[in-house]
Amino acid sequence: MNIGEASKRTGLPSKTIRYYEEIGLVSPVRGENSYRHFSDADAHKLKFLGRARALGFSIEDCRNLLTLWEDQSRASADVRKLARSHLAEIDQKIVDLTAMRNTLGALVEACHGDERPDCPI
Amino acid sequence: MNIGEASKRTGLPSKTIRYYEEIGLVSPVRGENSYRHFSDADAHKLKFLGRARALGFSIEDCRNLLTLWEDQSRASADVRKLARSHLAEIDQKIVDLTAMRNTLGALVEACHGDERPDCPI
DNA sequence: TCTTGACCTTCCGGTGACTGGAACCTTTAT
DNA sequence: ATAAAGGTTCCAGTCACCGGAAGGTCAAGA
Repeated sequence: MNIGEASKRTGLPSKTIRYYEEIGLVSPVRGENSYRHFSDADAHKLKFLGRARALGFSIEDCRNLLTLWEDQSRASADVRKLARSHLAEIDQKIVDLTAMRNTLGALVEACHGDERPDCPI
Repeated sequence: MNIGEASKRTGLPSKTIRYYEEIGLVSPVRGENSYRHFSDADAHKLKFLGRARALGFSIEDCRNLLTLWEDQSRASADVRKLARSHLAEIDQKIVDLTAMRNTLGALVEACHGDERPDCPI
């Protein structure tokens, strides 16, 4: 698919996709016309990038995670160590999000939509 | 407390804290010496900012959420609408993170740390 | 008291991750 | 054939910081 279609499928702006190519996160092949051609695997990677970035992972984190996924001939021990640290990071994020969810949820519950300005914190 | 202490307590670099003051996210008072003085409430806000930013919320999201918390004389209906949309956003993030957690967890499980290079995806 | 070192201040320039726009080429539809 | 839509590169700008310079402030020790 061309960049427009890739953009549509992944939700990422074309600009961002071009940037991700520039810094080596994806490597779409080029056609005769010099148009980028994205495989389904490319689209998958881009979608992952979109989600991971929205969750606050750094570009380098993303690069690592993608490599983790792709690298077929890897040293298991190292991979595991890296993966574990990412897992811990993810778990912490989930904890934090859950806490936020609860606090915000309580706020929504407490201020039940009427016009009284006496909602508790 | 001074900025150094605030930095230590919140985990945010002093530079970042000064920047957050510049864009109006916190408003520490100034002493005679022109030093910033942070209250516990300020520190709390900063800590929240740190966590929320790490979870991929935009500065504007953070500004909204902080206002949500602080604004005593608010129009409940509007607040609720905003809070709800944030809740939805948070829930989506949790879903995404959980999915990532599962995938990455599976990878760690599968490649159980020995040197065999035959780990499945 | 004086000094030393840690901490604070502002200011200025740079970086990473995009974003917008100009200028131009290619494909598709009418 | 022409127009619209979508692609390309390149260059400049923005946002959210970060690093460093130049200098003021404060607590501790000789």
